Order: sequence, then C-alpha cells, then structure tokens
Amino acid sequence: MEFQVLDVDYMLVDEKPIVRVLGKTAEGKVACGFCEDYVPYFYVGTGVDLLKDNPHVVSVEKVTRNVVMGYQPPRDMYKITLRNPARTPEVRDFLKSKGIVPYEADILFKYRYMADKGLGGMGWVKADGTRGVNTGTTQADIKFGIGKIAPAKDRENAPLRVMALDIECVPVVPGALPTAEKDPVVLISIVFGEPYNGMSSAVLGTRQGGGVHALDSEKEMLEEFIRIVEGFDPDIITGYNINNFDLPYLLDRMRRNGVRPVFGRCTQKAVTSRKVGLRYKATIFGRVVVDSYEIVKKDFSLKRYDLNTVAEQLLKQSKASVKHSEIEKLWKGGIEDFTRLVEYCRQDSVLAMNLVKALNIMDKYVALAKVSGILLQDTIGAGETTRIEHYLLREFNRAGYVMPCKPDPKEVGQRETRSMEELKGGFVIDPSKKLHSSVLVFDFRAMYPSIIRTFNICPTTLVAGNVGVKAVETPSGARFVDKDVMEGVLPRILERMMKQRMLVQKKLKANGLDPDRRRVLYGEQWALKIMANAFYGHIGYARARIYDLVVANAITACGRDIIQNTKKLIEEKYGYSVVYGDTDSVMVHVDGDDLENMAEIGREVSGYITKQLPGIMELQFEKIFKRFLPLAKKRYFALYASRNDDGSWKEGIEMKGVETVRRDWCGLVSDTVKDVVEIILKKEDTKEAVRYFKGLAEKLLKGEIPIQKLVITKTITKQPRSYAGMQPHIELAKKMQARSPGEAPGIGDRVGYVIVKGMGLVSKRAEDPAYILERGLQVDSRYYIENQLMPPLERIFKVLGIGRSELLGNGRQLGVFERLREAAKPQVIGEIGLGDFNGFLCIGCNKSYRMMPLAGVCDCGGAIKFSSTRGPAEAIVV
DNA sequence: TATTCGCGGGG
DNA sequence: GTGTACGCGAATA
Repeated sequence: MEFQVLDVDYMLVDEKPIVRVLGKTAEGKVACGFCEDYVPYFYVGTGVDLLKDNPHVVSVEKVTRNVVMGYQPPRDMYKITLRNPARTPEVRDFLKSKGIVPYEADILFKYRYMADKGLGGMGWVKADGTRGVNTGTTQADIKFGIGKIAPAKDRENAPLRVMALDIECVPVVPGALPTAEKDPVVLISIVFGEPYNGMSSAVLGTRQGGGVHALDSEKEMLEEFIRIVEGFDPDIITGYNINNFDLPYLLDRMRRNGVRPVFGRCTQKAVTSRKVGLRYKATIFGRVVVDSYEIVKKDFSLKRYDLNTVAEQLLKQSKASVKHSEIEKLWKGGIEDFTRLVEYCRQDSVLAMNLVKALNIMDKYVALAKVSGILLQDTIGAGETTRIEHYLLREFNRAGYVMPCKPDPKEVGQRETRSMEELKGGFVIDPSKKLHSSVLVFDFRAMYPSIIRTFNICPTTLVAGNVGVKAVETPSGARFVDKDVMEGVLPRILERMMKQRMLVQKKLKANGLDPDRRRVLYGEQWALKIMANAFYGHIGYARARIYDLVVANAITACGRDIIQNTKKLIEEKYGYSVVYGDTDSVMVHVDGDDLENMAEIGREVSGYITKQLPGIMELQFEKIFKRFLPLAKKRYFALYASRNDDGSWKEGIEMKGVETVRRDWCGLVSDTVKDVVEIILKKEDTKEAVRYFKGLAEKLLKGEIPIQKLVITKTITKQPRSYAGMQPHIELAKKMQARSPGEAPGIGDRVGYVIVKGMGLVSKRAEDPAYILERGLQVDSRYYIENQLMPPLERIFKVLGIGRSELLGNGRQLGVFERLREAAKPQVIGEIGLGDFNGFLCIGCNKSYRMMPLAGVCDCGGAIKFSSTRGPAEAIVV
C-alpha cells in the first residue's frame, strides 16, 4: 500500500520502541504502520570500554566512517546500539563526562528512523507487512506491522481534513484575562472543513438556546468536544492563537474536570501543550496543529495581527465586534445577547478556517516538508536550522559520514564571538552618488550555491595546510579538494536541488496547468530555492553541526572576488562604468535609452561575462533602471523597466533601504518623498522637484495641508509619569488626562499628535488633532518643514547638488527662510487661567520678562503678552 | 547611532 | 522528548 506521511513517533513496550508511521492514503484513509525491529544507536571514536557493563547498551560494533572535519580518510568508529531511545541522553552524557566525543547522539528517534528508511514528512511511502501486530490504541483505518517500507514516487497530495476551533470563557474578575484556574469554558465552536453529520459548524455551550448544542456541565461539554474531534477525525486542527490560548486552556480545564485530554490518533497518548521558549506548543499525535495566528504573523506583513485586522486585510471580511468587557454581559444576558456571543464565537473559528483554506497558507509548509524531509508539524514550528540539519543528516550519512552532535552553549558562545569578529560578508561597490540614466541591472544567479558548486566547497573537502592533493585555492586562502578527486557533499546536494528547481520551473511554464497543480509546483520550486539558499548561512551559524568559519569565509571571499572581477571586466571590455553593486548584483551605465537596444546590450554583456566566469557561475541580465538615484550604500531609488512574460515592459519605482513609512514621521513626509522622487525619476527635472517642494512648504505655511497628513503616531508603553525624558506623545497624554480623564489614552494606546505653534519645547506643543480643529489652533509649520520634511529631502537633493539654501531661499520674493522666521512667531491664544500664567513675553523677539516692562512694550518695540505653558495669551481669567 | 528591552495574540 | 529557542519597535546608553 501507499500513503503520505503525516506523523511519526514511537511507543515503548517493555522498554522497547515500536515506531509508528501514520499517514493518509490517496482515498483519504488513515494508515499506520508499526515497526518493532528498529533500535536507537549513535557513534563514538574511542572509549567503548567505558560501556562494558552499561545496561542500556545492546551492542558495540566496529565500523568505518568519515568525520566532517576537512578532507581526510575514513576512520574506525564504534556504533553503539541501545535498547531504549529515551536512555540515549544518559549514555551520551556519561561518555561526554569522560571526555569522549559522541556522534549523532542527539537525533530524535523518529528522525533517526526516517533518515535511515528514506522517509520524509508529506512524502509518499510504499509499505507492506502484516496485520495483527501490537498497535496499542492507535486510531487508524488501516493498521499493519511494517515488513518493508520505502519512499515511493511523488504524486498528488492526499486530501487533508481540517477543523477549526475557538473557545469563550467568562473571567471572574471583569476586565482581566480569563484564567483556567478559575474561569470555566462556556462555549466551544468548531468549524468542519467538510460537512460532518450534515453540519458545517457546531457551537457547544453550557447554556441553552442561541443555536447552541447545550450540555449540562463544563465537564460534559469537554467530553462532547473530544467525541466530536474523534468522530470528525481531522488531520489539521486550526484556530487563532490556539497554541497560546485555546488549547492550553482546554487541556487545563479538562484536567480540572477529570477529563483525559485524548483527541489525537492514539487514546494512549494524551494531548500535551508545553512551553517552548516563551510560548506554548501543542502536540497531538497523528494531527497537525496549525495556529493561523503564528502563520499569518510569519507570512504576511501587517501593522497589527488581531483577528479583526487580519480578517479585514487578508480575507476582506469584517468581523462583528464584541468587546471583551461585554462577554460577561452577553453570556448572562437575554437570548439576543447570548445569540450574539454564540455567533461571535462561531465566527472566530470560521475566520481561522478561512485563513487556512482561502489563503492556502499550508502550501508552502507542505512544500517545505517534502523538500526538507521533516514532518509537516515541524515545518510550522521549527525554523530553517531544523530543516537543513535533517537534510544534511540524510545526505552525509548516505555519503558515509557521521554528524557531530550539536554544540553545547559555551561552544555556541565562543563561535558567536568568533563569527562576529571574523566572518566577512559580501562586497558593496561604492555607489556613484548622482542621478543616472540608462542603467542595466545584472545579478549572479544563486550566487552562494553556485560558488559552493563551482569551487567544490564543503567541510568535507577543506584541505588542511600541507596535505598534498589536487586542490583549488579560494581568495581567502582556504583550499578545497578538486572535484575530480572527490565531490563534496554540499556541492552534490546543491546540484541536485538547483537542477530539480529548474525542472519544476519548466513544468510551471506549461500551458493550461490545473490551478491546484500550479500551486503545488510553485510551492516546490519556492521551497527548493529557500533550502538551497540556506546552506551558506547554515555553515556560518553558531549552532550548526557543520559550523566552519573557514568554509563560510571561503564562500564570501569567492563572492567578493567575483563581483570585483566582473566590475573590472565590464569596464575594460566595454568601457561602461559600473555605478553600483551589492554582493551579487551590478548596475552598469550604458549608452542610449531604447529599452530593446539596452536589453540587447544586457544579453551581450551577461553572455560575455558568464563565459569568463569560473564553473557554473552565471551573470544574468535582470532589468533596466531607466533612472537610478543612489543615496548611499544599500539606499537607492530607481525607475525600473522589467520584462513581462509576454515580452512587454513593466515600469515602476523601486526604493531600497529608504524608510518611507516610519511612525515618527507624519504622512506628509512619505507622500512628499514619494512625489519628489517620482518627479526626479520620471521627468528628470530637478528644478520641478525643487518647485514642488517649495510649493508644499508654502502650503504648509499657509495652513493648507490637511491636519491628518501631519499626525505623528507613537505608542504609550508605560506610565506617563515614569518617562525620564520628555516626549511629545507622553506630554499630550498628560494634557488629555487633565482635560478629560475618561477619554485619555493609556498604556498600550497609540497616540496621534500634531505640533502646534507656541512657546517652549516641541514636546510641550504636541496636540490632539481633534482639539486643534475644535479650537482652531495653528500648526507649527516651521517644525514640519525643518524637522519632518527637510531631513529626508535634504539627503535626496544633496545627491543632485542642491543644497539647503536653494531649497529654502528664493532670490526675488520673500524666501522660505524669511517665511519660517515669520512662522516661528508664537501664536497668541485668547485667555489663560491664573494657574497657567508664568510671566510676560514679547511676541516680537520672544524675550521673556518676570515683570511687565515699565515701558509697556519690549526693548525691541514688540508687544508684550502674558506667558503660559500653553503659549502667549491676550488675557488672564481670574 | 548601536544595543538592550518588552511584548505580541487570546478572553 | 536521543528536544527546542522569535522578531520587531521602543527605550536606553
């Protein structure tokens, strides 16, 4: 039979492991194979005599293996076979304490098994065997003792059944988060990815009515929940933030109610939720827990990730809002209120389901599992390291190597400092900082993977100082064995991945591809790219088993050498100038402005350079920058033209390293930067850009800019009192607190403010936009020009040779400078209270007086007004 | 300007 | 479970 691997684990029977391989057949049946003759093992180079009387050790076998430490012949090693996987750490740590270095003594047993049998997560397997083995209480349609098991040809993914859930509970303390210690679960909503007993969803509750499937007690409700999960038997359990709220909460309530939390595909194995780092992670045998919150947060860039925002932005679905403070009222209220709560609960799980189904968020994780070989569940929770490590284990083993164990924390620490000091990155060509036209953009295809392949770079091919073997020396001085002598493991892996990706991409180009098939293929090529690109970083990663600074530095050194040679070659051969480049890209100025002609030059140049480059290195022509404005390394604007699939050209503006949407800048800044850059790039008319800026400054001075464009938003993160320095949003929060304590923003709130004209520090002049409109206060246009617009725009104009004076001055009429001085004059407010009064002030020159000057006017002749924290005033109201 | 600190989501 | 281990904006030096 064939099935697709969903989960693997093992059970212990009489201290002996039985591996379980659970998956789905093409028909959607659950199959589970049991392997009773697979045992744990690891390796050591020496010290086997220490294990003579060790009760956990079954056998010691002398073997020949390679170690991953440079180019060297295989050695004698000892394969230690144990009885119980759970005892491995004990034996391993004992050996370590005696100074023995174990190998592969920290591989999860299920992954040890999968690597040895060639099985991968979401991979198809062919298995045969016998019925009637000890299958414990595993829940599966087909259960069998594994005779043979081996990877099978890939085919269409088996259908996966999805279930979404959401719970509601009423906190005893109003306003506080509910705690499982005190607060019962009152509602559980379940959405079925496919109809279950004719239902698309169900809401369980401990109150009658409102369409609820009512139960007499929380205990009965929890038991019913378990029955429904068992009945529907989902492969995937999803929900919004279920890992950190719903699931641990349900498990806790089950425990308190004396309900065993078993709703996985084995009634012997309870569902668990354990703290991993800062957060919790649930494990359900045979099912995959998909927390849509965690995935959305990883895969989409949004300002906020509450379900409201996410549903609106990603699903274009609005969510009926129920404030958390209302829940208690709705739960205890009339039938209408109660129904509202029920539907709110149902909707949350509907949305979680939609995130999984409508957004196809599982596509990439399924692809990653297939490419990397780790279980689907682990592609979600674990990071890149886990995927690479597992892949490397299989490949190194296949080539006769044993992997070192992961480094202990102090080793990690040492490596981290070494990497920090010695690991060098890519080369950045100093940009020619001016406005360029007609720039061709090239990049090296998969630069680091290609370097690894070209120079046969691998920890297994690194040649020690004086070993006499045919080798290639890299610019860093490190030497790697010639490919003819021995191909490295990494180069071989990358060759296969890159070729596989090209194959998939070719399939993707076929016409009339089924959309589902297209998504799968797209995901596969994406996963192959991600994986291939991750190997370089992994070698320089301090926690990696194959961490090697010499190898990592050799790779980047080749990269730096290649980009610099390419620059030289282009300049010498063609006389074009390379105006910028970063790590794996070069920007080249050429003559002419006809896109087709330029593309032709691009093809010519990339073809020529590629011929000159070593090995499989390839420079490809990417696109054209019709205009290119580099401000500094890694910061530029460009007007690009790139080819569509149908051969037509697509234009757009590219901004690299330029933060346009930062919260400490108002909307006017990003708008203006965008507009100015567009004028510069599209019209190549710097004068117009200057005029545009001046016009905007004028408008600002005249108060013609809508106030919304001037709002700067910041978050209050702690008690306003406990802020050391002075900050505008905090000062405003204090003011608002004084005005109307009920409506004032508090901790966690985002405060939008506008700086108004007046005396004193900028921070003291932050105002609530609504208050400004209401009172007709004037905006401090000087602040907005000087502190908001000028900093980013000055940098841009500077590159174009336009200085501050040209931006702000104006020969004929009153320049912006003068207007600024004018604008700086404080705005006199009507009346102040006696409490606000703090002296006298000249509105002509800002000179302040403690007492009214006898002359009644200032020395400068300006009028004297009352001074206050709110600005100068006409009168005091007593 | 670089480095450390804090919190997200959920009810 | 032969474990693992965030990431970004704000605050602070």
